[in-house]
Amino acid sequence: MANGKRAQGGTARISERLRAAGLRPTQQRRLLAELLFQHGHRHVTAELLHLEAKEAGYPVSLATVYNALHQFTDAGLLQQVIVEPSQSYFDTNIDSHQHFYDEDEGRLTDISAAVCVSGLPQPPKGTKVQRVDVVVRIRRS
Amino acid sequence: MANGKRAQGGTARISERLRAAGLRPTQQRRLLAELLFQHGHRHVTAELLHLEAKEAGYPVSLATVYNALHQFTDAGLLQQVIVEPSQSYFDTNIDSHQHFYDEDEGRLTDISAAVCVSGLPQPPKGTKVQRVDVVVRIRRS
DNA sequence: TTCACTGCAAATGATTTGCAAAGCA
DNA sequence: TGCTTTGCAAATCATTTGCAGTGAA
Repeated sequence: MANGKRAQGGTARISERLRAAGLRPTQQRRLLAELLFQHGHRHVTAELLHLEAKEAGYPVSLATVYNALHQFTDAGLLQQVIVEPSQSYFDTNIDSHQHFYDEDEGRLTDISAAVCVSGLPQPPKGTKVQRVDVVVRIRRS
Repeated sequence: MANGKRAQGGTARISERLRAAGLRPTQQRRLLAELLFQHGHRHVTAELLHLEAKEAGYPVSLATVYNALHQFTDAGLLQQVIVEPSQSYFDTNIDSHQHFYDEDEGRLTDISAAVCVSGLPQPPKGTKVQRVDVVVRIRRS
């Protein structure tokens, strides 16, 4: 259903974006990029994206989904969010931001407010800060 | 809590601590608790603890290590820290605190400074905050 | 004695990889 | 065309589980 019509020029734009990131715009990468980037920011697992591709009538193999997610991440198009020891989430919002994580439902949500972390000490010598992750774990009690 | 006559009567104290947490002080739980709690705060993986037990001349099975770690966590003696999608870390410091995570070496370090997170919005209705995790990812660039 | 706990090995679930076939430049 | 990428299935890796034997109370 998300096929072709939705946003004209979409496919060309997606291809361009992939190419700009140094990735050859193959069919499956285009499809996955479309699912990921055409509808606002998203948080997906490999399994979910795989399912969506299947439902979109264009099945790709799970292995390809994993490969693409990592390639997109390495290319700076995605950010990996680590909240569960057993599953990886990928976030299309690559700006610095924080998350709510619903432990009961396994759902990840962006925190849109400007969160400020103060009082952080200097990192150990010889190292530099790569990223500061803030995860607010919530429960439906 | 870790105060008092720290080193003496270690085994008896460990047994008591386990019992107080509702866990029967079996041989292997005592050993693991000793490795975990007798030498200041620690961050361990199941594999590391398993190795230490073996080196201590008292091998326990990996499955038992996993079971014990989770039982300790459920009993409130440990806290699980999630920084890698592929491996679980357990922290003997159960107070609210933050971590440095060295992505190159896979090493976890407590941040002792008083870190303050401000600007967090209310959690979605129907949920309550369980915990706020802050992980400062560092790299030896 | 009883029942929770342990150990092993097999099961699981997410992720990865090897290699032949297919697609992009 | 040549070199990348895909797809499948088998391989891995950390972790969990089933079940018979062991040990704490």
